[in-house]
Amino acid sequence: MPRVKKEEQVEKKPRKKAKPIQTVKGMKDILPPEQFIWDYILHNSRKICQDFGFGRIETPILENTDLFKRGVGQATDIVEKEMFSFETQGGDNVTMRPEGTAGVVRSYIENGMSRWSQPVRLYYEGSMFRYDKPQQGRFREFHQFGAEVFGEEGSAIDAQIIYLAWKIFQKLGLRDVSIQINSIGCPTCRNKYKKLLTDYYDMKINKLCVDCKRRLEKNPMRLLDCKEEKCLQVAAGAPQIIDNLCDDCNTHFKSVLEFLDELEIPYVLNPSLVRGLDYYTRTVFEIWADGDEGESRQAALGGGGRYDGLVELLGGEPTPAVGFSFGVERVADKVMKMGLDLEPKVVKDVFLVQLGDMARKKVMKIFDKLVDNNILVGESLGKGSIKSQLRTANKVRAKLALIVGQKEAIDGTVIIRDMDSGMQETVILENIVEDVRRMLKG
RNA sequence: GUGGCUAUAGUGUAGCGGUAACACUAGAGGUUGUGGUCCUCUCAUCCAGGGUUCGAAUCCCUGUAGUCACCCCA
Repeated sequence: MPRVKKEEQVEKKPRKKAKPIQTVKGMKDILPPEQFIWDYILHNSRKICQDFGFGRIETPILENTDLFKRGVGQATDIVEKEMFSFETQGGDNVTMRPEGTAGVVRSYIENGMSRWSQPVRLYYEGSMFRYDKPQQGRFREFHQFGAEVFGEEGSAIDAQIIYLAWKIFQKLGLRDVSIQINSIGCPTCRNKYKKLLTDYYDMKINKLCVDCKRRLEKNPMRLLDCKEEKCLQVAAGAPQIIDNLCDDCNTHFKSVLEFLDELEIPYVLNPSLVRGLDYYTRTVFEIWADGDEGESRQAALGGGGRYDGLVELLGGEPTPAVGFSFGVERVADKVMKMGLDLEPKVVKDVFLVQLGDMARKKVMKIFDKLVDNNILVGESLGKGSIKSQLRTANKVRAKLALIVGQKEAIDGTVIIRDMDSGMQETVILENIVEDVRRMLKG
């Protein structure tokens, strides 16, 4: 026998394999073992959103490019260099959404949700696309789960959305995460502050790193979280936004913090927290994974904030809004590192073993019958020997094995084998469901 | 987008110029139709392409992918 086999192999060798096609750079398959974690994350998140009165919304992946240019901000990195944009055959300029909020806002306006009873609470989940350089926890297609509240100005809603985010992370069992919070004020006080900040930095310009010199021009708020030693020193003496908020913004922010205290949500006041999208006003926050030991410290799992100007900017009535989202991949990573016991344990009630064609046909019918009766059934119809089939039965931890051979197929009987004790009995095919139920109980 | 590192069976690793090793997983089998232990066998030409060499998985180049730092973000 072995000789024949070898000859066959020699003949196979010359066959040339076709070039395999890989995923597009930065894209990734999510396979069954991970799906288990994803389901866990998404189910819990959905549940909590529903409890909080949020309704699910799905918006298209493809939107007009202008939506993001206007919404996210022309000068942001996302719009400047990270969008998957293209022209359709019909000449429309479209973009695969780089984030979720803009699309939801568009939908709010387009569907006249301002006439619904306010506030309108929506949650969503789906793929986002950014043309970034891929790294761990950073893909070109990634998934976000997010929630938005429209039409409520009060600070209670800011607190509530943070509470919601916190609740989700708690529910998922993510312990060592922290909420970083800041207020970046309204356009008025922010612009005043920016001026103050640039003036301060202008005086110290020769003490800054190259990147920061660039930031000073382009995005002064970013100066504050440069990691260069010398810049950190300069930043330490810089004016802080929270000391320069206008009265309204200040009151609002204080009130948010009071709510959080009341809800006993721990947070870290982070004056240098700035978000990468233009539309934020007042409250901004991020959820960080406090990586213990050697983890990249700046892993933001999610974030959000208030964006009171966005609806109007995109052509709707002036409508205040708050939202948050988290990256499913990053949360999944974190969940995995927690070592939570989420392994999919395959446990079958019964496993079907067949010998011969006639038996195979019988077994397919039995399979159908058992499944209809909510019994977990496994089979390996492709396999031949009883030995290998029982091995498989053992691997999937089946409680019972149902064996149908030539003889049984003719007699209309089935052998039921208890996989733990090894006890067997022969029963009549007609009553198989009852017998299986009986054996499972015993 | 800039710079560094890496790339060997499904997974994790060894081999460091002379024609691929180990563990786990998976598949087949260990004489008649019975599993979980044990045993045997099978599965990679070393990411792709080119170059150096008598000879390369091992050196060089290019590409691709991953990874790390930066940029930025989820």
